[in-house]
Formats: sequence, C-alpha cells, structure tokens
Amino acid sequence: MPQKMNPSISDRTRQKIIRTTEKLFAEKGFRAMTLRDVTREAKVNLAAVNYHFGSKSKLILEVIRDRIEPINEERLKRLDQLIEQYASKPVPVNAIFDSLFRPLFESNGTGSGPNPALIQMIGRAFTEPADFMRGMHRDLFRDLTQRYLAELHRSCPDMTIETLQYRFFLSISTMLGATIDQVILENLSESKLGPRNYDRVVAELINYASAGFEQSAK
Amino acid sequence: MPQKMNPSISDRTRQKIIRTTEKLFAEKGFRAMTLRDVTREAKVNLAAVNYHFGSKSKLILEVIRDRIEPINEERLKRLDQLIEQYASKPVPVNAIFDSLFRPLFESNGTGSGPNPALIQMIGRAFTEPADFMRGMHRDLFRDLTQRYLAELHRSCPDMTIETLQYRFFLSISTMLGATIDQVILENLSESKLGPRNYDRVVAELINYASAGFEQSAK
DNA sequence: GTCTATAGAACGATAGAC
DNA sequence: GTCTATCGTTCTATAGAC
Repeated sequence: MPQKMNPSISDRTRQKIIRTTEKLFAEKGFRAMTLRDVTREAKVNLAAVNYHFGSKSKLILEVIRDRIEPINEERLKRLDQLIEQYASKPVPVNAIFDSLFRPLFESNGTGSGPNPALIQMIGRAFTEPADFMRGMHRDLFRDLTQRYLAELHRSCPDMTIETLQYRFFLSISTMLGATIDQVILENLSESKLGPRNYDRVVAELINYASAGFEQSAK
Repeated sequence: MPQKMNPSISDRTRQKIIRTTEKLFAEKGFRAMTLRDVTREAKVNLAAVNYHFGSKSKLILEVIRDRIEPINEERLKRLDQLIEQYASKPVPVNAIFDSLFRPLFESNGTGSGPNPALIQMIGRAFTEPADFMRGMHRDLFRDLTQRYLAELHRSCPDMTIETLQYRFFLSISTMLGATIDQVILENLSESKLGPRNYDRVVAELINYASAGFEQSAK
C-alpha cells in the first residue's frame, strides 16, 4: 500500500513521477500524455505509477489537486489581508485581482521561483475535456469563486450580479489564456514576448482584467 | 480519389463526417475524439474517413481550416468597412474588437444562426496541444494578427508596440476562454449564464476587451 | 518497492469484395 | 463510393519474480 505520511523514505520515485507528470500534462494534455512517456522521462519503471498512484486518472487528479490547493490557500490568505488592510472599506478591484492572479504565477511547488510547467499545467487542467475532471473543477473552485464574487460585489455595489458574473468569468478566461500556451503568443506577436517574463505578464494581466471588469472608461 | 469540386454528388457522407467531427472535437479534443466515435455518430462507415480525408490528422486540419477561413475573411471585410467609414481617422478600439469577435460568434457553417459546436471547436483548436496544429496557427492567423495590430496601433499611437502586443494577446485569450467551455462558467457562477446567450456574451466580451486594452480608467 | 513480461482492449489505417 | 474484416501498433493495467 502506498504511504503518504513519510516523505523521508525513498518516495523520490513518487516525486519524480509527479514532476514529470506536471511537465508532460502541461505540454500534451491528458490523453496524449502516456504513462510510458512519464516513466521513461522520469527514469522510473512503468509499473511504478500504478503502484504509487493506482491509475493514470488518479495520478493526474492527485498532481493537480496537490498543486492547486496551496495556490488557492495563498489567494484567500492575501484576500483576507486586503480586507483587514482596508478595514471595512471596499477593496479596490485591482488589488482583488492581484490576490487572485499573482499566487498562480509565483507558485513553484518546489521552492524556487516561478515554475512554467506548473503554470501551464493549471491552465491545461481547466481546458482539459476529459470527463473525470469536471467534478474536480467544482471541488477546487466553487468556494473560491463565491468568495471572490462576494468581495467584488462589495467593491462594485452598483453592478448587477449577472454582469458581475460575466465579467468575472471573462477575467478567469483571460488568466487561463495567459497560462496555457506562450507559443501562441509568440506566433501572434512575432516578437520576443515569449521568454517567460512573468513579472510583466502578471502586471499586464492585473491591469487588463481590472480595467475590463470595471469599465469606468465607457 | 476523393473529389472536392462537385458538391452536388453524394458527398453527403463527407458533410456528415465534417459536422460530427466538429462536434466531437469541440467536446473532447483531438486525441480523445476517435474515428470510431465520429463514424458511429455520423452513421457512416469507419473506412469512409480515410477514403474521403486520408487520415485523422488531415480530417481535423481540413475541418478547422474550412471553418476558420470564412470567419477571418468576414473579420477583414468588416475591418475594411470600418476604415472606410471612419475615413482617415483612427477607428475606435471597441469597433475594432467588434469586427474581430462578432464574426466568430455569428458564424454558422451551415447557414442558420450561431453554431455552439463551431464556436467551441475554434477555441479548442487554439488550445489543442497536438504537434501538427502548430503550423496551422501561423498560417491562419499571422496575417490577421499583423493587420489588427497595425490598426490598433493607429488607434492608440501612444502605446508602445510591446504593450500593444501584450494587451492584444490578452484580448485573444479572453475571447478563447469565452468559447471553450461554458460548463466551467456554469460551475463558477452557479447561475444561469450558460444557456448560450451569445448576444450577451459578445457584448460583454467586446466591452471588457476594449476597456482592458485601453485602460483609460487607470 | 522495483522489475519483467504480458494480458486485454482500443486505436488508426488498409486490403479487397461488392 | 461503401462495406467487412483485419493487420499492426500502442495503450493502461496487472501478475508474479526478486
């Protein structure tokens, strides 16, 4: 039976599988990422995946869950800090989006700066059409969404709930698009936007989404 | 040898394959969409796909290309109309985005109103990680992108080229996110945003992207 | 916990009759 | 142009030795 309580033993195998899964799922999606790919690149035995994780589905679900949960915790932590900081006054929209977007792009999972594979993997997890993903979306994001919608409503009290939901959805879409494939960005721009300048990407994303959400211009 | 010149003969088989491919690729992506699925649902023989299209890859490339090209033509037609309409003055950003987004959501491919499967398929085509898609992205969108970037530059002369590219990329991301999966939207909103209210989606999308792009608020 | 070997199923593609 | 039948490949998953 796989044990999850003692990380000091040699579940280096486990960790190698997780890291390689993250990378290959980000690049290729669920169906195109084969266990043979993963085990070959991680330099572990093919049978190790089923021993440690039970199945391919359970592997990918566990990897995604393990990566997203700390990010969502960090998001809520920052949101709470903002609410405290602004006392009872509404938090500015761009500060709310900062707390929502930045933890994703700063997340590493290993402890050393932004992790492109992880960022891309989370975008992929959202657009992955495999059936077994549906339930996970709800589990991981329902409460978070309600929390952010409530806070945005407090900041934009004149906006109808429906409009608020539409614009929040568009903001999430923008964030996901910025994570999935920077190759598209390179193709579209024919410029040097690609090389993982996440500081700039995050800053642009927060400004863009805030302006789009509030639309005080029009 | 498959013939493409005479649509009056019975390539009803061809058409049934194309429509079913569109639907299943939109739902499941390239790898998870099997030819057995397609031919079963289209009620044609399994061997018909290879007879008419040569291979699974050629099938999906042909379907995507046939659907996207008319949309891109319509986009450029509307953009030209705007330029004429505004004489030599810069075209407002929201009008530019209108010409870019609306043809996608109004596209049908069959001649009768918005086609959800087609809209979703185009979003899927962008996020599809399969290797053989890369070249197609560039073929179909490089010129279009350059054209729109040039026009947006004329409307926002004070914006640096780099910023312009970043924000245009974010606008494309927003559009794609709005096409791919309305199930996510339903999960996130727990509301009745889902039922294909494309008029509302397009209007919100254009306003959102225009405001995000210009950011005259901040 | 790691390995080899393989079962069992599904896939894309094609040969050949009609 | 449509069909049946099947080849060859690749996949997930597992049995069993070490």
